[in-house]
Amino acid sequence: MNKVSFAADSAPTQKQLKIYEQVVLRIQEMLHTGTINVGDKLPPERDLAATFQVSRSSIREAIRSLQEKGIVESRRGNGTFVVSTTSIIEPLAEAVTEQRIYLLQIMEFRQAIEPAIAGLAARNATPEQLEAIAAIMKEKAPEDKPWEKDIRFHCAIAKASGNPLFEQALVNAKAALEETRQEPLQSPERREQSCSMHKEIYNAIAAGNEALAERCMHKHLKLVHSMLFSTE
Amino acid sequence: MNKVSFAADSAPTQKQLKIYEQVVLRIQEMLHTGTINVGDKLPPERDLAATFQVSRSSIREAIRSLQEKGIVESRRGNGTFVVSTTSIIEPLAEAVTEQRIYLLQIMEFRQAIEPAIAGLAARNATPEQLEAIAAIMKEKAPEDKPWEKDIRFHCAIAKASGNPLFEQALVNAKAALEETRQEPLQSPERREQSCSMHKEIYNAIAAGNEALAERCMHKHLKLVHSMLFSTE
DNA sequence: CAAACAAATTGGTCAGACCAACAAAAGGAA
DNA sequence: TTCCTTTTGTTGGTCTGACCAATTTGTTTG
Repeated sequence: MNKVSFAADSAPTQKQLKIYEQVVLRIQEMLHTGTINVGDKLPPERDLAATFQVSRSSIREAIRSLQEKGIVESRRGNGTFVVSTTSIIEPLAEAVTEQRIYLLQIMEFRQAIEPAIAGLAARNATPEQLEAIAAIMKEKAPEDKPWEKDIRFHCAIAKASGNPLFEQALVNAKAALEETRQEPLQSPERREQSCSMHKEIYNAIAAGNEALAERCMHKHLKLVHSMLFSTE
Repeated sequence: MNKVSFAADSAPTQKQLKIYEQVVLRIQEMLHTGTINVGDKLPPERDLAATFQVSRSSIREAIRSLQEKGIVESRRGNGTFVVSTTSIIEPLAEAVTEQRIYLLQIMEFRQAIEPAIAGLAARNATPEQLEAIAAIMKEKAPEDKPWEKDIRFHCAIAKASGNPLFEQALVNAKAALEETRQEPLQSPERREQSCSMHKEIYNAIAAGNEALAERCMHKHLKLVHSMLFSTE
């Protein structure tokens, strides 16, 4: 009974999927083909276990996975319901695990969003958020990981923008950056330079000058970019 | 033995967390306090079950959850390892479930990233991706949900940008949009107008004209924005 | 008819078992 | 000794079956 496959594993190079992953795929397929729709109730776990010929534990792990993706929602004593057909996280997670994100792309992305973020922060930042940003600037950068402070600075600004989408986008970029494991090597004088630009950015945000904040951030990222990809 | 709480549920308004959620929190706390670090191996599931005084199933559901968040990674016959201390998805998921994202913020975000996306697509789109975009344009918009086609158009362009970060960002915006359940009411002539702009954008991308693609997308979003928030 | 109660449904949790992949230790051949 | 094979133990993956607890549904009772 405990045979290996019920998914067609035709491709030879494909690794064996875990049972619960196969179940996830089957359920997602049902969603995409319209067998189940948003708002519907999934069959009870015990029924699913019977129809898929797997144990209830596997069904539960599959449901947990789908729930974490924001696709379903379980209500005790009631049932499990579909709340969305599409996962919120697929592309990035895949790209990260497959190491398909490169430093250049991350900088491309940052240059696109961070000026706008700085502008929004200039408009929306609360006093507490300003203080949080200032606190990060005052910190002494740790010897071994000097860029960590830099990252936190930018994330704090994103939080101050007041727009969760921007915040999330920058967090994604941060996660991708950590994944690449490329440690940007900064010379001391350049770190100095970068630090003074941080001050400029902060001042513009604190002053509520949107246009200036955008410009400063743009300039800053241009410098970082050139530091990373300079051919000198 | 099966008592309710081992998490301090002091707040009266707080709902009872499931066991596995409590375990997730505990493990995340260990990460943040540095008890466990990136690269470390987690204790075996059986040990965790013993130390947390819960069943192994609950531990497994917790690990499944952490894995789905990209925090840990399980290797059969070897152990479970920490691959990142921060979740890739938390802020957005929270904001979405708490309905704290507004249409204005979504448009703010789209206006910041989509022109850049269009430019990248103009540079990087493969013939297949171009065809996919064209196919979407050719579709007849469904009577009940005319905006769905529009969303797919923009997402297809994001995919053609070749940068997973942009793709993810737009998917997030899409998810947020679906969550708001605000149905943009379009008059027929405006839909016409929007459609012709889609053609412009597509042509610019197909021609590989980055600057033009950016401009067209910018113009398009400005129109959409005014359609949504016009006071007339 | 409405409120109170009882039963069935369903997700949440537990316990213990066996399988399969992997790693380290043990053993043997060169 | 050195290298390869074998064995053994650890650990995640899966199954089974049981009981708990929230929720819905149907029934009884005032």
